[in-house]
Amino acid sequence: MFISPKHPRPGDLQLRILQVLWERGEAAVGEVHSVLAPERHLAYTTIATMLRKMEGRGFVTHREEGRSFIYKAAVAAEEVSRNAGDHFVERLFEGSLANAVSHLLQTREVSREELAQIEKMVKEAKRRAK
Amino acid sequence: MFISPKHPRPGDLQLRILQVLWERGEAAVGEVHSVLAPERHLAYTTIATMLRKMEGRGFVTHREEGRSFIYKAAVAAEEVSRNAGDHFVERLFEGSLANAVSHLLQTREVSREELAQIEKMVKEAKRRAK
DNA sequence: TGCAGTAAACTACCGATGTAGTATTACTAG
DNA sequence: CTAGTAATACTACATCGGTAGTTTACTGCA
Repeated sequence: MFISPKHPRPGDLQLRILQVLWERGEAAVGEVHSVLAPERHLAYTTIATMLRKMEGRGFVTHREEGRSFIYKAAVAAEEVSRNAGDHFVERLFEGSLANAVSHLLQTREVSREELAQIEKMVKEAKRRAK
Repeated sequence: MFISPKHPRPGDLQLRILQVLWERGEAAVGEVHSVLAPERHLAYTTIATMLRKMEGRGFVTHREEGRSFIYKAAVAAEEVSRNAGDHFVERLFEGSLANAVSHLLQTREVSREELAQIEKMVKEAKRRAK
């Protein structure tokens, strides 16, 4: 029985691992390791351990292919980022998306293209909410 | 020597405590506790311990007033939420604010008022970025 | 003077994340 | 068939956030 947690909130490394799995669909430990090796100088065993722990938490599942374990994400990228977004907006801005966006816009450099993109999105959301 | 960390990232409870301190300027342990008691059923000692740990991390400072410790936030609300925002956008959306906002808009219910507010903010940001 | 209450210090514990060394297993080449 | 290698399993440990019990110290009242 694969119980994926109701509110998956992986840590930083766990998220990076999940991102690799989302990208490729599935991957062996060594694959994940070689993708992550350049950015973090982690041991192979660290990745293996993390994956095993993540399986315990229901973040991933594995199947065996010969001697190798092929891991696959068991939670959707959507779900994880939605939870993270909820958590972010909730805990810092009392649930007000407007405040959150406002803060993001004010504290970061935003390119004109990004602003245009966001504008378009707001329009679309408006249409959708009609 | 008050070393406030370069990138303060308090946990959930720590953030709530900071929010209380930001609100009131400063507060004794008992005050923080009574504010937080309704929402979390935490022991007084938990708050005291947290505050002591937070002082170790440079999140708060204290002065003694008679027998009481009066705590004060040592990091700005701005700074904390900026860091949280950066981290959020960075780790989930590869640094793309547009993607982050897009995701937030799509996965949450947004009221018309909020949309209008956001629109205004985008316009202002545009003007500012001119 | 002594006792009660309160504040804080100290200590301990749990679970999660992150890290890696060591042991085991099993495939593979000679 | 045996030694080496590659993969996983097991184990351990550090840190951090969160939680709270126990102890100590001080204040104020009876």
